[in-house]
Amino acid sequence: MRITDSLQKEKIEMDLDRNRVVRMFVCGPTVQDRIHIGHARTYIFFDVLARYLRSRGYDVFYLQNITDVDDRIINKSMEEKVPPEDLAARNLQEYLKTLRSLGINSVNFYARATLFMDEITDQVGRLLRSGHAYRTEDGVYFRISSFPEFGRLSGQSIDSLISGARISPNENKEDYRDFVIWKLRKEGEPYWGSPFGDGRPGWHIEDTSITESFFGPSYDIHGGGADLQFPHHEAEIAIERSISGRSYLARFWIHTGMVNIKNEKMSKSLGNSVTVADILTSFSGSEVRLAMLKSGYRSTIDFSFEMLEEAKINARRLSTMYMKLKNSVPGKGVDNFRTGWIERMQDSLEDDMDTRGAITTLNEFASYINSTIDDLSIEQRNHAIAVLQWASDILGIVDLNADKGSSDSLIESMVDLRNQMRKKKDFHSADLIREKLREGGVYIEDRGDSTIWWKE
RNA sequence: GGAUAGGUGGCAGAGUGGUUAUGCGUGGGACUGCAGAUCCCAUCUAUUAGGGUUCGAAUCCCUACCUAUCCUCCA
Repeated sequence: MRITDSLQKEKIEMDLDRNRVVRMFVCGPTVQDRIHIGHARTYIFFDVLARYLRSRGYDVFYLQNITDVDDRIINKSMEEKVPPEDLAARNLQEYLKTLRSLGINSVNFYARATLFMDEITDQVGRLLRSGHAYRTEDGVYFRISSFPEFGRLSGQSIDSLISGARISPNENKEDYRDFVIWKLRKEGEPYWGSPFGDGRPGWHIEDTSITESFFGPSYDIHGGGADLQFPHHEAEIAIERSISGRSYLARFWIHTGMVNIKNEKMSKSLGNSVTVADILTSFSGSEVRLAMLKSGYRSTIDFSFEMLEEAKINARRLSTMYMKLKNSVPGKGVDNFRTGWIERMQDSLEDDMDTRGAITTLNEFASYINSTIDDLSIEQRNHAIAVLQWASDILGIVDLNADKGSSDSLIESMVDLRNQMRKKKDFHSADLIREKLREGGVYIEDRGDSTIWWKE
């Protein structure tokens, strides 16, 4: 597959090895609060990437970190007067629940930073010994001058950062561009012991410690939101490569575009977030996924509820078709039946994970199947079902819940009763039954002599 | 100021030199006892502006304008 690599800044062949584990790391959230649709967009995309690679025979280990100690968590815990670890634990559970609702199921391990303190302090120690870091009164800092390539990923030259300075200079630092990797303990804050004093880790070194524990000094894919390129991913590169001496940290860097709302980036600090939990009260995980995957993963999405409504209608078209394929009577067969839909969708994903291209194909497929559906043979029907199954397995944008349960005999008899009424031209009673079924979430559709039904 | 992506119909969003994107919306039709679902036809006569290259430009080049993200909170 070809993928746009943020470091090389062009579309390159992603030559992964099917005989080895593909190591993929994606930056997870700081569990300070509930996640918003911007987070969801990123995690949905990487979920699809992992699912797709696995479907092509790659053994993907998908690792995601969880930042569960951080300034913002501490501040919030003081506001709410709950211990920071409780706040983090609560939000982590919320987060995992939200991901499940979004159908995100490809992550092998969620690594909480606080469980990797030994690895973190070990990395800090190694950086100190090798001269890539130094101690000050308030912590340990990474010495940016020791890593000349700093800024390459984000296209910032190390010198141009001077003019863009907007942080207040820290008296303790040798160079204002240096970033903290260990913060010494402050009163009332959580801390861990270390050879260089009690304290807690800086953000960037959490991720390098976690990835080094699982993957070693380099790995295959590093993903995250585009806003993390600078400084976070630059710092990760600087830390780990300074330690390892290797020429790279990750072989492929993939960044997802931002979700804006009213032409402005959605973020906590701007107070314009729409949380996923709120959205999920009105839209299913598949619908949210479809809305996000309809845009290229690198483009900015301008979020609106209209786009969700549109995705809902689109998703329903697909799931309704599945119900019909499952529940109606097959026909005699269509001549020159068109196949190759899955291959076309795979071709789209092979080309820089073009999910929108795959969805376009799926919509063309839907038009074709819907216009031939009454004539499809059993085999053709199964072929169509397999296409929808693929869309469900890889993209996660089709709800396939047409299988009827054992408690559905009541519905069957109501449908039968209604058809008896219809034969007697007692349409009033027939419509009443239809109305009652609808209230129970059951859709029915008269097709000639027979009637099919499905649950929402 | 620097870096990076863009500016396409009512909306979202493809197309990287020559044929309908696709979806949503809107109008009409078919089907139906009526619905619903679905299909068909149409509509929107789309390419930020101005130059240039070319037989031919949304696509290549130049100029201008505009937007978003990043430049030490961020997915």
